[in-house]
Amino acid sequence: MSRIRDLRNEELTSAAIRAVHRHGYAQVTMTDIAQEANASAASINYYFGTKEKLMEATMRRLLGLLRRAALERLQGAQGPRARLEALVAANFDDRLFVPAQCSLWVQFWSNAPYSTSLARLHRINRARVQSHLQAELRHLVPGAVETVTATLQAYMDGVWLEAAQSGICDAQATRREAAVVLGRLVV
Amino acid sequence: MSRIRDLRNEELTSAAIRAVHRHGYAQVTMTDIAQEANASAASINYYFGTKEKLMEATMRRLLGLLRRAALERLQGAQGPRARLEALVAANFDDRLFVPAQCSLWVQFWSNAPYSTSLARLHRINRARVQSHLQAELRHLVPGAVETVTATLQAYMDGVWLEAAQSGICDAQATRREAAVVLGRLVV
DNA sequence: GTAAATCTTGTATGCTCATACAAGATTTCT
DNA sequence: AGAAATCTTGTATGAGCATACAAGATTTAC
Repeated sequence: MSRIRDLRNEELTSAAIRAVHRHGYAQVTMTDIAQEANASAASINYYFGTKEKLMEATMRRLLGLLRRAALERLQGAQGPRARLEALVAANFDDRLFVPAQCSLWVQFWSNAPYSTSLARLHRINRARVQSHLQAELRHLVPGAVETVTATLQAYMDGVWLEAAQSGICDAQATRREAAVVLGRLVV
Repeated sequence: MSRIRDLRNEELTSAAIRAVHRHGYAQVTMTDIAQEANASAASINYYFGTKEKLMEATMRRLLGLLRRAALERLQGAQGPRARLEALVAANFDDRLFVPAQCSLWVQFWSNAPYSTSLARLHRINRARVQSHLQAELRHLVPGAVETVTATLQAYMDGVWLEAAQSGICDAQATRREAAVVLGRLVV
């Protein structure tokens, strides 16, 4: 991959995030995205081929952020409880949990059932998060692994949904709040 | 209001639910909706004026279902705990928690920030649910009313989100599961 | 320096869509 | 029955959109 190609990839997906945040997934146009990147709609097509491929790349970028945040936080975590907290905190990492990305996240997921590429990404991501959570919860709540896993996933999704609505993403406060919830939920 | 107007209102909003479920909020067209109702796009316009007004009416219909389910279930509920359970169960009522409506619910909310009418409905609905939950939680978890209210709302939203993704809505099982979660969360 | 490769863009194309409109069908009222 | 009100639809309109394309600009390679 050439250097410039990587640069444009980053610039354009990042512009896509801002444009979708501003206009909404249902209404955003290639021109909107191009303007956000100070480029032309045609050049986006040159790099990505189609709008859908651009969206897929954009989502991939967000998923990469989440994965990296989770791995980083798992590094310093000793024991199941700390690892569980790390996983949950990663979901609300400073680099991830910001208004534009919240907005995108929720809109992409709600449109996933209608796009095979987004559906695929959703499935993969969800399975990964789920298996990470389960691995820790087996040690912590042996009798209720399934229930607590599903509850935590629903809780985190719900927090994203509300954040997207309100436009307010106080990552630090949300991590604190999530820790309190964990305290109530996991013994 | 004439009788026929009420009939069409019901037929068309109900067709809108099916059409959005099938095609997605971002892609559904007036023609899709009309076909689902065995009518013409023009007649939808006659009754609702614009697509956006149709969507608003459709959402209003779903919100009405939720309100009615909650009121009904509150009737037979004695004491804060039972009332809390009634509120949560109402969210997963048989008449509400079905695939097409899940799908719509999530898509409408994720698009709410970009539509003043949907945003309004979202705000009102959320505030109503929140105040109902809080009223009961004040008696049950006096020290953590805010946290548990927010957690429950996020949890319920998250369950809807996942149901919309998977297309699976086992209302009864979900109510049971929610009751278990309540047991973990509320002392 | 210059040719090739890579990148960028303005414009054209063809399509889809929401909505307007006017004419016709049906129902209601008397 | 006949007139008026209400409802329905086919078609027209005009806007907006993703994408294709070809020409030109820039960068890279040697």
